[in-house]
Amino acid sequence: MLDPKRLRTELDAIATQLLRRGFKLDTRGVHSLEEQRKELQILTQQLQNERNTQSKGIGQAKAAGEDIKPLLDAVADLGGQLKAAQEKLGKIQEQLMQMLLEVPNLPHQSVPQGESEEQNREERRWGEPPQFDFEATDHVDLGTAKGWADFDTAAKISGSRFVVLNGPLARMQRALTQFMLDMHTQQHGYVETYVPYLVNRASLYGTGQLPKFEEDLFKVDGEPPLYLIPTAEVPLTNILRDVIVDDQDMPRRYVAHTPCFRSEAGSYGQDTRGMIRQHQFEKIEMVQAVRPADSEDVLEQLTGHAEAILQKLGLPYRVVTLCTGDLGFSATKTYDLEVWLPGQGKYREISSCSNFGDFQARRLQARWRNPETRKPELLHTINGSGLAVGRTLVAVMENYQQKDGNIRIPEALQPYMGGAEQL
RNA sequence: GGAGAAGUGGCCGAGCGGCUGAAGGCGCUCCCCUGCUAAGGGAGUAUGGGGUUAAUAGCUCCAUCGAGGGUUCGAAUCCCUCCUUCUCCGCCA
Repeated sequence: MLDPKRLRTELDAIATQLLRRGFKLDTRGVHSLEEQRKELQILTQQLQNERNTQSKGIGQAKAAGEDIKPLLDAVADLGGQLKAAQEKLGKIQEQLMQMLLEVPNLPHQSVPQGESEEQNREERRWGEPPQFDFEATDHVDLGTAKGWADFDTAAKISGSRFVVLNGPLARMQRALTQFMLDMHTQQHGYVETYVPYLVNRASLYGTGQLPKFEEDLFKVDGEPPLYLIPTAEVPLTNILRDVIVDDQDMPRRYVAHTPCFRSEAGSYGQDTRGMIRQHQFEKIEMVQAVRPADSEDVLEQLTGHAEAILQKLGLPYRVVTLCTGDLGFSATKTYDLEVWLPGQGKYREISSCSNFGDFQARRLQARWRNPETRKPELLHTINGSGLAVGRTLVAVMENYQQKDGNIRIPEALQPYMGGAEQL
């Protein structure tokens, strides 16, 4: 959520910045709601003030043994007025809040202008796409040929966009998970965390999935309803909801491995083949809560943590900065890591690392105590995948494939596979 | 699932329908004292919001004692609903 104060005082400047990412802010609507809010809030508070002072007077008069009747008559219709004013104010504030909750974050100045992923800016490449002396196969054919990946059985059990993994491939997914967690906890300073996979609505509001993107989520009926997490970002970031962190406990670094669940509404026909886009997938997520002055540096650092995994696994990739039009709702800046997939002959997203500034923190009321001012201030949140495990599995299969259809195991992963060198 | 108890500031913990935004303690900050350490003395210390303002400075007002309703001129205090935690019983990976 954007700062309501800034929205009030710098409405046009903010609208201009939002236009960069293709969001048209209804400035006239905001302005008129704001005017009404101001008028009603002043009125309401005046009436409350009157009620408070009058009531205090009644209390004192009563204590002094005076006649209260005339005082009671004087406040007779105050209650009705106050109630009416409060109700009106409540409605306006509700409307304002609904509007505010649907306004995306402002893109950082360094984010390139653009409408779609076509305008994303490539920052750097690492590694060379492997050369094969045979025709490269994609992970679906590689996996099904050996019976390691079974999409038909998954379709029977659940439906499309699911997979059953068997034997060595299932084990390699587990190995990748262990490897990534070990890297982040032992080399990068994150605290391994186990979190709920079902979350309440408040948590989803906190990180920005609600109210706008409910159709992307799997909802579990019940009282109250719960939602399957689309990413560990939701539970991890919500650890900090309504918390004031001491300066000495900053920054906070969390890493968790969780399954992620996405309805993939609106992506019909996209990536229907294989494991690229599933309703359920495994992901390692890094979340940091940092001092506001540090967030830009930490985004670079956290992106490096995700890159380190790809480098250790010897997977070629590139880093792109998302353009304004491709930027996620809550992010002010995002780097995507795209891994080379020989089966598709292109780079595909395998990690997304974002700085949210204070956007999530404001929704969450996640704060730290600034030792200089001794006051609580909104902290900044940064997160990134490190990495999407399912897609990493795909990348390893395709980049390490051999002519006979077997798959070599990256050296870094071999200790996690009982020392084996190939599947 | 059944029975009972409880939810107050960073933490612990008092709290009679008005004098309570909230005693007391701990912690923290600043000052004094002390050769160092320990101890001692004094002052300060919730959060969000509105108005005013160049101001995130002052001043002022409002709200908040788990959440939401209600009673009342007035609610931390009374009533209702919900949530959470704890204890006991049942069930269970």
